[in-house]
Amino acid sequence: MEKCEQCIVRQFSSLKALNKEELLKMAECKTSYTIKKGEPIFEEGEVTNGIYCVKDGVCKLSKLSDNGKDQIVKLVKPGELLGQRSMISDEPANLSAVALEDMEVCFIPKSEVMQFFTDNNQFSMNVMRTICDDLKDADDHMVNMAQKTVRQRLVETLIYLEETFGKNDDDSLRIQLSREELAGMIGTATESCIRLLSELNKSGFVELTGKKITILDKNKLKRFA
Amino acid sequence: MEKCEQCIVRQFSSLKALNKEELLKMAECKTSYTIKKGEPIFEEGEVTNGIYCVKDGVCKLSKLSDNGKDQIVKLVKPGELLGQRSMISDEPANLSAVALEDMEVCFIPKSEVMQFFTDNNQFSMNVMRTICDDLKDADDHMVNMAQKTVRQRLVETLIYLEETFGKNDDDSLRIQLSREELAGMIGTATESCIRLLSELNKSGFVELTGKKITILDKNKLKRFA
DNA sequence: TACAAAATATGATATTTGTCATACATTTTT
DNA sequence: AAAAATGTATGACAAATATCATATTTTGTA
Repeated sequence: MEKCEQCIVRQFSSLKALNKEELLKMAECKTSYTIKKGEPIFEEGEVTNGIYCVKDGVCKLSKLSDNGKDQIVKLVKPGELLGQRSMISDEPANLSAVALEDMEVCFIPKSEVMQFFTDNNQFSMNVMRTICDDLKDADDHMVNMAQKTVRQRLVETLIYLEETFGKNDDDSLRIQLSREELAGMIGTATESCIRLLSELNKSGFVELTGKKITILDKNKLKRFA
Repeated sequence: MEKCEQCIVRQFSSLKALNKEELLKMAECKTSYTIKKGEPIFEEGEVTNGIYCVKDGVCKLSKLSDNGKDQIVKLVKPGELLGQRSMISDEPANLSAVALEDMEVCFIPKSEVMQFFTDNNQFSMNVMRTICDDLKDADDHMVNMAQKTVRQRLVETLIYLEETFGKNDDDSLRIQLSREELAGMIGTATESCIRLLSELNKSGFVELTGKKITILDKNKLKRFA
């Protein structure tokens, strides 16, 4: 059984409020999983009964729309928690979580987390703040979806991806999304996404090399959108 | 000074967890306001330093987008609280709150609410659940904005308005929104909104009489969208 | 009441975006 | 290595939506 004390999730998430004793209790009841790229951690409608700590790898949170398309609501990176909202609302998951890369996660059962919740005020305050941040992001995201063009959303998404997940040595985006997934983030048809990427490529704002996307001049790109 | 005990907000919001003593404390420090239709309760970017209880009247929560249009994120009705997220995140308001009807609200200073927060576990749990509900709604709303057509969003919004705010004696929607505001809810240009309403009118799904909108057959309308 | 201002409505048109077909490239499987 | 499957790219076209212009109606107010 691995200790939780040095874990990246402990350092960056609401769990930083837990003391040594609580961390030991958590280490005892946690279950570690390896999730392969493309596999789900949980699916929309599933009863999760706990939260997941993302130790390594990025996943997408998405929801299937009536039109059959999968809208990506959020990307989650190492150090973050998954499933807090469902746990607190005591509801099945509203979103599916699917690995975009090979992942390492730990599952903490609900009973354990709720214990921390009542015993440790700082922890519950941290969770509350995290959810408030998510709510703000969701509201802003909604306004963008409603008011911005597909081109603007594509450009902003590319910049977000670079700033949030970083670049490879060759300056290409570190995170690898298929065109379909990228379209699912910006809320458009895959073909439209491909076409607009092509256009950005021809105009010299980005470079496309196979699956790799490289932003050539971030500021020019921003101004263009 | 009015008592809070019988207030509609106390009955329906997170405040239902407060005991008599806490309610008395709250009644002492609250400030009551009358807000006229069209006036703001607070504006985006403003430091609110507390929460508002909506005793009467409906207001819109909206955000100004880069393109100069105001996107309505949520409508808030009597019995609900305003400004919880900003208070918890300790940030200026992310959204503007503007009265759609004459309103009665009470302001409770942050210091007071935070006291309840630490002293009354049930209250903080209620607030947390409310924010979780808001987050789920926001995520779903975002998916709709990204994936549904303007016509679908208009139809769903009309049905939402009827189901949430009810009908007048003549069956028209009780809540009065200008065409511009309705467009701001569904995320489209005012002209597009007017045109689609016209179309629904000509097709016999709704009836337009001046500002009044009447849904003629909700089920047929749903199926149409 | 009459006037000005604002809101609603509609036409004409441009632009954006989606859909379907098909080609090409890459990856996976056999 | 060949074949199949999947992902990416592009053209042609249709549909949805935005924009601009201009009536028409409603509302607020002098």
